[in-house]
Amino acid sequence: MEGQEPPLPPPPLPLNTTNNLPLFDTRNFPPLISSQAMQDTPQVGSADIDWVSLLTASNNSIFNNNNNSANNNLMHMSSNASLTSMTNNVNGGDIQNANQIKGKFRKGKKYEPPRIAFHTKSSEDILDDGYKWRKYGQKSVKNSSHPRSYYRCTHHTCNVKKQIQRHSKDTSIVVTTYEGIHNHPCEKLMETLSPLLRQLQFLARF
DNA sequence: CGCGTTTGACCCGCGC
DNA sequence: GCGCGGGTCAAACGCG
Repeated sequence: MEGQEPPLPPPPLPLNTTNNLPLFDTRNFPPLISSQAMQDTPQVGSADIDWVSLLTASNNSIFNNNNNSANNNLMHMSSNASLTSMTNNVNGGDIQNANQIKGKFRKGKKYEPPRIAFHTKSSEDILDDGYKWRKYGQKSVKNSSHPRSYYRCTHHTCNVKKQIQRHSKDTSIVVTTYEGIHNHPCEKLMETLSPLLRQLQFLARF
């Protein structure tokens, strides 16, 4: 399959046709606030996010910890060409439009699947993003006292991976790098959405 | 017993 | 070619 771009997955969520946004209550999202440690990298505000790309690019960490103030989670998204180097030194990178989240071919190289990274201020290393992951490796990283963990999506047809490690400069920040696109819906998300969808279907009859 | 984690070994790309 | 660092594999192990 080398040299051939994988087919795009079906959209995972019903969309509001007027603004192309997924149908859910954004008030439950964790706050998108900058922190001192993040000041050296650009911040993505909620208004800047292309939710469609975001969701299909497996970034459902946005749904995690529903306002879990105890965790004091702050989220910061990076999706960019410099992600490769970013995952090496975990120093952040340039923010680009989320529409640019897609894999690419490099001359003479293998296809590089889309990658996207989150900075999340949390005491927890493992953040619940709604998908089920299996750890397949852990490595110590140069210039970092914290190891990097490697996870794969447990869905049998899904090839999405993620890496988790602490920020080298601010260890209160967890850097989660997603690689690839889920080809199945997020079970936890669908579980959350289905009552709402049923209610909408019911209301739509009137 | 099935599933997930741990961890050392192995592989591969890159720079020198 | 060699060494280094990152990524993956897979056997052993633990847990429910």
